[in-house]
Amino acid sequence: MNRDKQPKRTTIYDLAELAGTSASAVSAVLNGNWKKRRIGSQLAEKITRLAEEQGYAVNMQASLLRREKSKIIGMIVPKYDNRYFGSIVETFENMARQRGLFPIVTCTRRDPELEIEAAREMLSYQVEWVVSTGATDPDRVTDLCAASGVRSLNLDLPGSKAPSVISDNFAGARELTRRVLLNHERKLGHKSPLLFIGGRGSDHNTSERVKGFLAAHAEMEITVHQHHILTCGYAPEKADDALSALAQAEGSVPMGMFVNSTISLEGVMGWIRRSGHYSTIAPTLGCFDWDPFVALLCDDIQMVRQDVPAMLSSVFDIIDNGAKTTSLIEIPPVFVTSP
Amino acid sequence: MNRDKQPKRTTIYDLAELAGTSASAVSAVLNGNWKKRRIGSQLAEKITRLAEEQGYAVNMQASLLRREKSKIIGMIVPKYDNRYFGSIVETFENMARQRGLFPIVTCTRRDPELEIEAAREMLSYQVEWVVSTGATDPDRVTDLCAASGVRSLNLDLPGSKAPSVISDNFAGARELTRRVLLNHERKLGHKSPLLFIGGRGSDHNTSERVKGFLAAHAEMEITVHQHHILTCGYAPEKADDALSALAQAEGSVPMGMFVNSTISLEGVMGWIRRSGHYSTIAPTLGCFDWDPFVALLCDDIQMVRQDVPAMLSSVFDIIDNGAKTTSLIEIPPVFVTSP
DNA sequence: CTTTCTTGCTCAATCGATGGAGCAACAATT
DNA sequence: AATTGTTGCTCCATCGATTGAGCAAGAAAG
Repeated sequence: MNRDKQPKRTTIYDLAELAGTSASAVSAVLNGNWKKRRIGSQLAEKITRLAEEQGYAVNMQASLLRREKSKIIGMIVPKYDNRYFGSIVETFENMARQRGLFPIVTCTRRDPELEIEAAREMLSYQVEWVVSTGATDPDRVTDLCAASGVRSLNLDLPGSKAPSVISDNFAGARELTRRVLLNHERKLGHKSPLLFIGGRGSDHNTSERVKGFLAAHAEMEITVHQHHILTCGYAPEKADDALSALAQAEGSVPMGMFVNSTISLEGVMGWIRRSGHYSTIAPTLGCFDWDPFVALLCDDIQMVRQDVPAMLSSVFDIIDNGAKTTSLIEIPPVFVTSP
Repeated sequence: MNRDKQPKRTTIYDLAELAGTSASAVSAVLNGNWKKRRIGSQLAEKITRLAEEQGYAVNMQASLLRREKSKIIGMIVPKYDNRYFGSIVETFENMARQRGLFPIVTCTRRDPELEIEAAREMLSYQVEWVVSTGATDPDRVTDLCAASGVRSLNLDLPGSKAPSVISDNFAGARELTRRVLLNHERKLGHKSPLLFIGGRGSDHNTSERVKGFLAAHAEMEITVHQHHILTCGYAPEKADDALSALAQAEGSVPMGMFVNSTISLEGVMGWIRRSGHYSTIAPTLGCFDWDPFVALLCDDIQMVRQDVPAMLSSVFDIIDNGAKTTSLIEIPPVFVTSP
């Protein structure tokens, strides 16, 4: 039925000609306000039918140029290589669509330059909001957006210039540490400190988690060695290298660890397996993040799952209803295994 | 320096006024063809400086409306909940950016209606290409795109109306099955067939993998029971339920399995753990897909990793150089563990 | 001193959709 | 018969960037 060779896409002008009417009538019908524009229902039906037949799709570029609001919402995200960010993106897309917004997501691989580049590109597309997820330098993104009058907010890692929604890292880490310490004591028959590994010492989440880690130790009157806080970065190899170096330096191997993310856990598990030091007794582990296979396959591990649905509800609540730029919303994470 | 309250974004007209020149001069300078347009270098510098100062960002909607090419490339993807699709998206974004294309990715949760909806939305944004990844009904997407003169291609699951890039499912599955069967024989002391679980019987990949699975059995002269091919769908619960039902019906439990994806593997592992039937001897497993934690934590498993970089190189080769609409490119997957 | 080039810019149409303003035609009211 | 209202449209400016065409001023050539 349709023209097979369509060198150009169908426009409202094409439809207007086919229907023997004007472009504005077509426009009015196709975006649903034909009653307000007093278009007759017969003409409306005819236009709708023709649009269907011709496979018409509105040219958003033209439409958005004319409109005042773009209804585009952008998100930058560090990686797609773990369940946490994966579920953030999936939930974000769903909730945006539910609100009639068009989500644009881009992955910036923890590279501050790429973050800025991506934000700039989103501004060009006239986004109405930018959500910076786990951004290395969220305030720079906020500044850039503010200069164009675009609102932004931070997710996962907080900034100081836009509202931020994050996990309650301190409380989560303290509780996680407490549980792992109890496990550990049960296993060893005596109290013993854990090793903290993964994350960047400079980022807010890691430093809060370290505080929670230390607080839990203090509450149980266990002393932690300063050099057992290894905030070596997020990449698996970094955790692996840090553990090798530590084992080398100390001549012994940690028996209990607080691992700061699943991505660091990959490195930790790789090292555990290769090191050969754990054949008689498995280490007691805790991980600030969740992965289904780890939950299924690993016995001596406690995990917390960051509450992605609650976090994104909070994000969209701010988008729908506003919030003070300085507000910091902390969402309690969920404990996956029983205490 | 900048105006703090910027009710509207800066346009080339604002810059033209500030520079005491015309909008076309500004446009020429800012998109780099000012030499062709014979704009003096002093004026060019002045405009560049002003644009910087004002935090100018081009309005893509306006720019794209005027241009002939949008440089936008769309991808639809089923889920972000596994490493395979995660790495597809990440690689896709990188390679698109390298070519100066703007990637738009959207997740359609294996829902055919959402796939079409998303494709339609992408067409509105004037995408030049649509890549359908793991689409339930790729030909419908292709038809929709073709009606607007937009090229498309299929990734992961093939279609008949656009070029398709997929894994070599038959060869991969045959080799995987062969390895698992050898493992299994070594362990049991005698030959024994495997169970096939996961995926949709109606999809091309699953049916090719079943063929490879059967071929490997045939080569080793092992008989497979027809009702041991459980193509129950991809969701973890489905695999779990199918195994429960089978165990119930047969009064016994499979000791070797070919699992069709990591997402099905989640269900399989959950069932294995809960069933209590594997306390004395662990099942021998193979998985057509890869996950780092499974590789690290599970001993008796063989995995194949689909070659995402090669697949996407192929995709962009088609985008850069074209291909016949009927072409089907099969990329050999990579074996992660040694045979 | 005229003609021809070159340089450095500006003008105005254009892309497709939108919506305020306005214009016929007819109906209803005074 | 004249006024007012209603219905069903169309006209046209507009959004911001791009680009072919063209115009002045000065330099070079004849």
